[in-house]
Amino acid sequence: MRYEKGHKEETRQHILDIASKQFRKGGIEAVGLAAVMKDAGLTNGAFYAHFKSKEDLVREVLASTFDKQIQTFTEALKNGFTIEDAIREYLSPKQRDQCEKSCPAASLMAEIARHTKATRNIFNDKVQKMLDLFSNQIKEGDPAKKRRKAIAIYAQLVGSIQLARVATDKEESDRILESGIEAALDMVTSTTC
Amino acid sequence: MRYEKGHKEETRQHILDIASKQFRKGGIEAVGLAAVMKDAGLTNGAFYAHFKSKEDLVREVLASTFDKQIQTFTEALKNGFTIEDAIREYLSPKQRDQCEKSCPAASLMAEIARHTKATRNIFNDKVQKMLDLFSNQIKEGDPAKKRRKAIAIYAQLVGSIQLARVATDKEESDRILESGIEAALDMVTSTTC
DNA sequence: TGTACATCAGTGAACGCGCGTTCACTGATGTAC
DNA sequence: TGTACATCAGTGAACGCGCGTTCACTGATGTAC
Repeated sequence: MRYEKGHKEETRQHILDIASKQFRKGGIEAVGLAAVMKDAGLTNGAFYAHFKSKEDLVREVLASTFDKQIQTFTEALKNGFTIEDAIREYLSPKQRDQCEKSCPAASLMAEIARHTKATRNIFNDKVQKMLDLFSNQIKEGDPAKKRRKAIAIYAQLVGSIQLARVATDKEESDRILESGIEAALDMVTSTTC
Repeated sequence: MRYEKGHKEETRQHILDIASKQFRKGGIEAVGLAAVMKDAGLTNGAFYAHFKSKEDLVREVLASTFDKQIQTFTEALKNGFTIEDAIREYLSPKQRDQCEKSCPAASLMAEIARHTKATRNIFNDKVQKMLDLFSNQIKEGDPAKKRRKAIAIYAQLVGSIQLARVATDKEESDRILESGIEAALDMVTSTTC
């Protein structure tokens, strides 16, 4: 073989990583395959040796990016990381300023809502897994209530970071993050209803 | 004159309305000017008699669409409509299913975060006005706290409707809406912190 | 051992297409003399 | 009153460009005999 074993799979993963970052930073529609492949150090044509189409890439990117996020979060929880920590990290200035390294839902959810059902199914499946981790960390309430809290917290995080990213005033943006943290933390601990 | 007085302004408003709906439904990037103009009953070339560029159109669309939303909301508040009503309407199945008629922030915020500062300034300016209306309706807390609540509620609404739109399962989508309503209503009335 | 062929990740030019934008033109009306 | 010109909203073909996708080809290695 011209390349060592596992080389193609490595290349595939590399393309996925590059595409994941570019999509989160620039949006799926706005990012072209030529730009992804160039950044990956390959030419146009090689793309189709790894993926069937751009939509196929999108699905694989969503699955792998969320899987990594879920895995990282799961590991962190084992090491004493709490949901409160997760909220504070999710809505940190660092996450706001580095779209390409942060949650794909925040950057891409509205766009994915316009994609095919197959793509949305993958997205939803991963979000559900994320919500499982969230609701397991919530102490107050019956299981259904915990899940509703988990959903609301997730929506709060996504909505807040989007608002913070669109803000042009640094202080206002910071205030949005803090408002989101405050509200999300309240949801974790509240015993209302 | 070939056309009666005010005709051009009418046409302009018509293009704005069409573009507003198409953008909210399909996203800004994905919607082409040719499609907008065709829907408006005009040809390509006429566009530039009304707008300097697509980005100019985007700004005008954002400003006018938010202005209408703000005006409608202001009028409703005068007639006894409450913030609780607004929350329930914002997260209604009807709003979820009719992107093209609902809040531009929900459909376009993530995309606009990638636009120029000039465009984001317009968006932020209108969001601030919306938040003013929200925070005026909140009873509990000092002014700063009211504003933080208003921001968090808005983020909750936007995040929830996006999540509900991406969901492929109808029941799960409805559950997301209800979770969002519950959380947002809690924020209005809570006295914590 | 040497030679002929198979494999296959990647190359790079080309495809049709739709994009945002430009521009010479149309044609109905208003105005000047 | 008739005629020549100005106005201007809108037409529609064309521009260069980048998109997603296709495909004949390359060239280093492995395999068969």
